[in-house]
Amino acid sequence: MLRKLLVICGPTATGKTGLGIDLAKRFNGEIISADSRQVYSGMDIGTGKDLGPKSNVKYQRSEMRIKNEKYQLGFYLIRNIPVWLYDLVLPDYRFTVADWLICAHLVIKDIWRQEKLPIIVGGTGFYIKSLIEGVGTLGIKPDWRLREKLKDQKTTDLARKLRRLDSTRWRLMNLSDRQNPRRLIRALEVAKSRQPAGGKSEYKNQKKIKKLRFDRILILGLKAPLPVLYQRIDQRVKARVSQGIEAEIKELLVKGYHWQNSSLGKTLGYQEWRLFFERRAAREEVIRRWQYDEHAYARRQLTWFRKIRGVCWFDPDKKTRKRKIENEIAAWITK
RNA sequence: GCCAAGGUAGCCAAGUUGGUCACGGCGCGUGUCUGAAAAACAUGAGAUUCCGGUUCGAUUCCGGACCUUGGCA
Repeated sequence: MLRKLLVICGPTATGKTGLGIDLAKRFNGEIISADSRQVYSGMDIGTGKDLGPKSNVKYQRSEMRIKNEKYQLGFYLIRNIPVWLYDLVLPDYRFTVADWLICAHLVIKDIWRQEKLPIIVGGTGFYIKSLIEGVGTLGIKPDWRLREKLKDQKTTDLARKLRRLDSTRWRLMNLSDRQNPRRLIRALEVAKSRQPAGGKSEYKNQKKIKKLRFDRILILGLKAPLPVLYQRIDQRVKARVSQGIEAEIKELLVKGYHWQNSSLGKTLGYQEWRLFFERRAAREEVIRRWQYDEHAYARRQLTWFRKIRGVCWFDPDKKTRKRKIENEIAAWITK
């Protein structure tokens, strides 16, 4: 059997998950979320897990295990379709692409084993890229102590350090990245982990993540004109407010997660509420801010997806969409 | 109707004692991406209400029109 992979990408609020589930039903598939925030348990409404009333869906632990048990691998059954890679870790876990990739590989292989079709659904371009193209230095773990140490250094100093330590890497970086502290720190981290006496590109702490081979990949994209997208986003934000985002955040805060020690502080739909909970902004301002942040996020996502070659794009509103997509996939599957 | 304040980009808003047509923020557009990516960066396009006057020169000064806000009637 061919190792096939269906990918559904696109900016937020285009109905990727819904489409994914429709297609999973039609083509005997299972969903794998490629989303850097849906991996956190307890962060449901704000990250857009389509769980419906919480009591209806139960997280089903998987038998699959990864050596050190860092993740709670499992799935939700949504409309009777397994949706994987939600709720892998707690909100204060520092999750990275590599974590996601390890889990994704495991799940994809398991889905293949059942002769089913893995369907990646997600808006995190970097994660999708890591799966399809691979990421070179993925074996080198983050050094959080180093990151903490360099956290407040001036960008120019970081740049100088990198130029001294790894001038090749520096030369390969573009003007934007050379001014980006995060990227500079990561580059330093990689450079420092190079085996002191070692030969060509020998790194310590390196644990290779083997790339998965695919026989066929079909990438579908959902996108609408920006003004339309903004309307959808604004509506969805309001819907999440009425679904009880406020209560969800309150609950997380009670559990001890807060803006600095967890991903609440850097997740859309949560970070904006900080001012509200600190009584420094009104609810309406927070919601407006959230909507704008979400617009900008959608734009950034689009820049990412526009670069991917061979995406079959569809409009989320078109009635004819479903049949066209199904035909596209049917042709691809039997090819 | 009278008095006062004011009219600078889609919104908020600084400023020029008259001189290369103007600070910022939000929004909007575009891009970067090799273990933080819903992160972190880079970058662009937008403006002086209208008419007349003074002046070599007006966004800034004067007059008028129109509009907005507050107060009084």
